[in-house]
Amino acid sequence: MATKSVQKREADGKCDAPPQKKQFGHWSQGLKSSMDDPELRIDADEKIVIIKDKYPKAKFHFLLLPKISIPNLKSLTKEHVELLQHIEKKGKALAKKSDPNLEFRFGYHAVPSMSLLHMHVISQDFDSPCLKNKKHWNSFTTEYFVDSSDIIKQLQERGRVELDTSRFQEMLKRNLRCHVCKKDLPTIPALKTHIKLHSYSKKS
DNA sequence: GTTCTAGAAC
DNA sequence: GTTCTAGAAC
Repeated sequence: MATKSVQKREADGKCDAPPQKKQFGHWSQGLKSSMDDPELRIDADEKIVIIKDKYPKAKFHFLLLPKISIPNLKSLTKEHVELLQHIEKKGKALAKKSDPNLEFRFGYHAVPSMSLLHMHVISQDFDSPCLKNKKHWNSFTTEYFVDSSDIIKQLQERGRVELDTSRFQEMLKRNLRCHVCKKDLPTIPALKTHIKLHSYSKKS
């Protein structure tokens, strides 16, 4: 017998079913169109574009991209140090403007899913309905997330970025662990309940 | 990157 | 029984 299909919508549906604009090319090229999307683009200067992450994983989550097309971290050379310093400086100013008392991190995914080099600016509350799975969590709270300052330091010291790619697969599959107190949590819902107990304010 | 959903886990 | 995860998507 055919039962009525359930209209199952998440209670926190803010992350679901965004208006599907026509995307050209593979999904991994999505940042290219996001850069020009007035809904997402919040600022730009002569060197970079700043957009909101389309699926923010925290209260504040932005992406900063160079206007010149840099594919990934491996493409970086000493010539890019000034550009990356500019990106980090702009990112920190944006964080301060967004909420001066909130903790933020500034960095890059070791193996990003999306093409075009982009620095994440993300508040450390990780309070968002778009944060849904282990990969999301571990990509921002393990060494998979590489601080901008570390990237710049490597470029200055060695002229390129070297990352131990053999460890990344394992990092994303690690057990869920609170980034503040290191407590292990069994599930994503339990983790999300737990991390609400911490303060992410710089002032205490 | 996301959506969808089978079946594991409880 | 429901909750939750993890893999396919041509």
